Amino acid sequence: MKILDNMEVAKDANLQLNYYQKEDQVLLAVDCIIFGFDKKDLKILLIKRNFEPEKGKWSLIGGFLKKNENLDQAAVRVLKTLTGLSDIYMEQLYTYSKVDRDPGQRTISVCYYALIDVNAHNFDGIQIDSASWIELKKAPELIFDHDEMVQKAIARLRRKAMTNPIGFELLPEKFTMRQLQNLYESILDKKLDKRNFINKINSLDVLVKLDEKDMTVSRKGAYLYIFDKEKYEKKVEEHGFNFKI
Amino acid sequence: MKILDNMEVAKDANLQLNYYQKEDQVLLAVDCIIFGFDKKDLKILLIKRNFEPEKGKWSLIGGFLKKNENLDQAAVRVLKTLTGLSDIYMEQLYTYSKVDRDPGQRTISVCYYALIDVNAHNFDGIQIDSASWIELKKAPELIFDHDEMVQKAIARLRRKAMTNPIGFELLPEKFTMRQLQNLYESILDKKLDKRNFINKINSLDVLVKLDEKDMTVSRKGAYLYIFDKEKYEKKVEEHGFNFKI
DNA sequence: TTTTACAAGTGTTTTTTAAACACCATAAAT
DNA sequence: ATTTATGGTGTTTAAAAAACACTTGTAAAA
Repeated sequence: MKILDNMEVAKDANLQLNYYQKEDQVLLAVDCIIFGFDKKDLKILLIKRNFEPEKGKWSLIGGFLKKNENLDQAAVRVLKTLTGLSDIYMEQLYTYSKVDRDPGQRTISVCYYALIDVNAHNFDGIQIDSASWIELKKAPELIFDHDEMVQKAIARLRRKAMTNPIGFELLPEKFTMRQLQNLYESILDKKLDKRNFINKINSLDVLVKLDEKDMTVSRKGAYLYIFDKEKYEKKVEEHGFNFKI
Repeated sequence: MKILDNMEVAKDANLQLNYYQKEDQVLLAVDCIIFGFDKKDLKILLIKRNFEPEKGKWSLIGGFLKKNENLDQAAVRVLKTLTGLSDIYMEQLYTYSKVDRDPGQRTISVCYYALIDVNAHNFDGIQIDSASWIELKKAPELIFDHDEMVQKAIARLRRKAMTNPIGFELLPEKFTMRQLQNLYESILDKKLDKRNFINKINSLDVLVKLDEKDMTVSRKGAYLYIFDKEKYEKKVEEHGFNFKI
């Protein structure tokens, strides 16, 4: 790391070992937006704070970075602590640093978002009883700058889902075309044409249609599909394929 | 901020004021990729370290976050210290946190990138004499994880320039169509068709063609254009216009 | 058993956007 | 007057996106 203010100090290599010590240290938090998709609705997992300040208000889950881990690891740890889940899609979003964003102490927060199939997991492992899945559109006001974080996460999810096959992370392994379309309609917050959607998905040629139907959804039943990840990755590697909806 | 590991502690509001103190603090660096465009080449501003460790090696510019500023302000300060320039387009890119990324001390780096019109400014203000503009394609190996940062910045610039009018930040106020095309060819690293490019740009309808020519570039001279920022913003606001090349 | 209700499934046409493509204009230098 | 170097300009074709409506299968109700 280069320290402009300390150029003259830096020139003396003897001072190298302790020349970082003049600099301010800060607390580094990791906050996490957890997206879930339940039937027709995009939801986020929120907790109601049971401690001051802002006790009783809704917030994202979070934790602090520890000395012996990197941020990705911290985000995974935070998520596991809350939900008991591992192997979840997570991605770093943005770092928030307003001086007074946390009234408790100067804290910088690195924000992550995660995509979870709500129904595939039982959440017995949830260690915070005040955690709830809340419809994105009905979400309450959140503490600090967490609303801003959620807005950015939605924008990122929207862009990313259009150009990468991350939507499947929110669905069960087997899903119907209608579920997939509902998911995209929720993410994009607009209606899509059924036939155009199916044509588009089929043209991507990365789903496998099963001989199995989901009979819970209609009298006729709807065919189930799975995302063929290996086929997708092979297409990307061999032909520079671009997933684009 | 919510501290999962400390839920039981947190329930006691009396401990609130010092309950952050159990957490590790870290140094937060700000590193900056400065893009410039010079005639036909995309360049980045690099410095040769004149102090240990990694003395003599090339690196991005950077500094440390101070207690009384947020990250955007720190990035602006770092840039101004190096170049003397203000009012520069800057955007946060990503936060790097590998445990051993800086051998000096555990340091997390929040990375920014900046877009500068190389020729519009004289760099007398440069306070580091070892700073140089280096062609992106000829850039040397950089210290720590700086190469990774540059790669991510290029990817971001590529995406962003295709969907937002940020390219103009790299050009003089008045520019020729060919300059604009050269810029996009540099950013995308591929040749574009001259006529298709002009048709596309004109269809966006956000440039103003001046009655003035740049005579330095050819016998015939090339018309100069300016980006009409107000028109652009009005179109975005009133018609949900999307800049897209 | 027939009817009804409900969501699933399925192709074609039209419109828009992207891509391919080649020649003339200008002015300075010789 | 000729050469030279770069600027400037439209049309045609191909591909992608958007608009659009009816039939099918099944279970429950009549």
